[in-house]
Amino acid sequence: MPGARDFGRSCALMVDMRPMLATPADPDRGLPKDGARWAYEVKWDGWRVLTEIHDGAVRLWSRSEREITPAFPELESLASVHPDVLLDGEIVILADGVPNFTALADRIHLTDRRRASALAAKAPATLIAFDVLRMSGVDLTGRPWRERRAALEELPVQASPIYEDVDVLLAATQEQGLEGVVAKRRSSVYRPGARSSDWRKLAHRRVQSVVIGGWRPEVNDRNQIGALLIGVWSSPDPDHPGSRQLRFAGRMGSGLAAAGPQADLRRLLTPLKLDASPFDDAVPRLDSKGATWVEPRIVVDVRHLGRTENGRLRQPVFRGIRADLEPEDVRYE
DNA sequence: TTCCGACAGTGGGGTCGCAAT
DNA sequence: ATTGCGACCCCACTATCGGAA
Repeated sequence: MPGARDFGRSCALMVDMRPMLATPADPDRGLPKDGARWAYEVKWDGWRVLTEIHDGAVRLWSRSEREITPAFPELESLASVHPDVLLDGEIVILADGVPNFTALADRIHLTDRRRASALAAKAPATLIAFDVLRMSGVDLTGRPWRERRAALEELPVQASPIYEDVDVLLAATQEQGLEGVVAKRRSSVYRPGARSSDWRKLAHRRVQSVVIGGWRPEVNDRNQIGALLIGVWSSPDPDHPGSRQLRFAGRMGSGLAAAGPQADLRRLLTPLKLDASPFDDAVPRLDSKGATWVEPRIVVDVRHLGRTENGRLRQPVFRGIRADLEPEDVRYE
């Protein structure tokens, strides 16, 4: 272990500060079912952060190696955890016991200490630690996960709980509205900056049928569909189910690049062209820029991570055209 | 030979700051 | 004063390339 005897400030340079990343699991095959070789934990919906605690000071680093310490003054109390330790973990803001990702958005550009403290008082952030990369000047990244996990459990920090039954954890996280599950091979070393198959993630995604109300071309190729403008019918008046309005639910571009959907969507949407937006609520100009409006007749399936407070779908991904559904059938849930 | 990992470029929701309008 | 744009955070998907298996 070269340099392990050096307990000075230069210890920080011994460890690559980029976090190890998980590979997305194939949704059809799921995660490996082997609690003896794999450990399972909750996939926390927050910001990935490396936390360096050294000589009574705390410093936080984002995934892109940007220092974000000033945005989280409430985490300064971690300074007393250990004289020298580098933790990997997730910063979350809990609302009703569940991480609220959008609550973190306020902190993103934060450099002003007083504003940060005000936000911390209103909605404090929590560090959930799940790995130890350095302790007392010793680089632990070459040690197996189980050894690093044992070191983590010696520390007075909130550690992400470990489970042995993946099916139980998948069911529990789904039921509690948590984002998903991460599986980690117990024998695996920590590879900074690498997207390794020793860590695998599976997010609970919902499938929702939506109606196409318009589309926008790709930025560098006007002949390709870059994004669909999607909507869902809602009934403003429950007493008159016949009265319905098409609510804008955001843009969707991921998953459209394949040739099949491109050709099919073009063929279906071309004869439906409209001069004005078919949505009953106002589509923000940022979204409608360059849009071609169409009659809301075509239904597609979207995989997503839930709805935002604005009624838009989070991380929407195109799944396929639903020729079997009428647009009138499209409702939330 | 095939397959995997790394990379870059497309698309998404959201917030903020700055420069052009 | 308003608007557009890029930089950040979190992503999925596609295409490409080079090296490992």
